[in-house]
Amino acid sequence: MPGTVNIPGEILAALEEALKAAGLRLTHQRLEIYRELVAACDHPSAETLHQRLRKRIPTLSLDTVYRTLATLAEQGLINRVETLESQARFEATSRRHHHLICRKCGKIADFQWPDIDSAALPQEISEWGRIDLKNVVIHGICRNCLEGEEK
Amino acid sequence: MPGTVNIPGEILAALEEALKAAGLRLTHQRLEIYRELVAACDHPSAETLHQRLRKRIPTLSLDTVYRTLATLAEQGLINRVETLESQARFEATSRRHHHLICRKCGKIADFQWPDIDSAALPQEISEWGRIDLKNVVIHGICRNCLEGEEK
DNA sequence: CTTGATGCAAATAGTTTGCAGGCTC
DNA sequence: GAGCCTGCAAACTATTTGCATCAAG
Repeated sequence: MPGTVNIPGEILAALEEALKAAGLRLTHQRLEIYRELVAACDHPSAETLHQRLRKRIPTLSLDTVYRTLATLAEQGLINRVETLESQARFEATSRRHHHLICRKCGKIADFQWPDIDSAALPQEISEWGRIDLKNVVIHGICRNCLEGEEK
Repeated sequence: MPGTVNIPGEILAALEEALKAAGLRLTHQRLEIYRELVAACDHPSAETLHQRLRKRIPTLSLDTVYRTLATLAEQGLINRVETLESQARFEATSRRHHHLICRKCGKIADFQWPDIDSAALPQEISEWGRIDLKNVVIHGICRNCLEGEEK
């Protein structure tokens, strides 16, 4: 099917179900934005996503991308990724993972770290409140940028 | 000394030294902004910091706060904190710690987790590039906000 | 059909920048 | 005194919002 990103059917089903449960409509735009984000592995910004989608859907507006990302995030279907940049970046929700961020080129990579996922938190934290999510963010310089430095 | 935040002398010495080493001037504004941030324990935004400082220094402009924060961050004296908010937040650089973020009120708390600081990273990461910093961010709801929910 | 979703354009929020005068070294 | 720093105002970037129209259910 040219002009459309191919992703597993059960993921689309999850979108449909989540939207329906929330009383929201499954529109062409929402479907394609979600598809694109599921297929992307580089944690794109709204702007980047918009540029990619425009090739397929020339009439898609940037503000719809923003609105849709907000909606999908509310439903827990996607996540906003914390970075030090001014642009927000997004990823489709998937299995537990953490982030490697290159402080030179800004690329974000995922990695698994089961030891941490199962590690017990320090005692003091239980007093703070309810914990929902534990995320590790590693900053450094990726191999590609290191080569460019050539000090 | 009323009208000024009191912080340890050696910390101010570090500021002076770092600025001098970088060929930068120690101005009244830089000194007070740094002082305020060292004394703050709530990871304030530029805006918040500006409001606090204005009580003591009515002529201080917001853009100087922004410029100074950028300068101090370049020198490694302070850090930008990663959040999901649109406003950037800052903290004075201190001993290794991690963050607890309340997704309801946005408050950020620090905590220590030595086990993680010394834990070995998964193998795969060494291939990615050079690691500089390993940060844990925990999202949840703080005790205070939990009480407010009263479900 | 009915109402929520979209596209357009204009408004905001947060942050950055150019310039002229002021203050540190 | 020389040049970096500051304050002011204006520019910018990322994101949000109002409104008329469109399309999903």
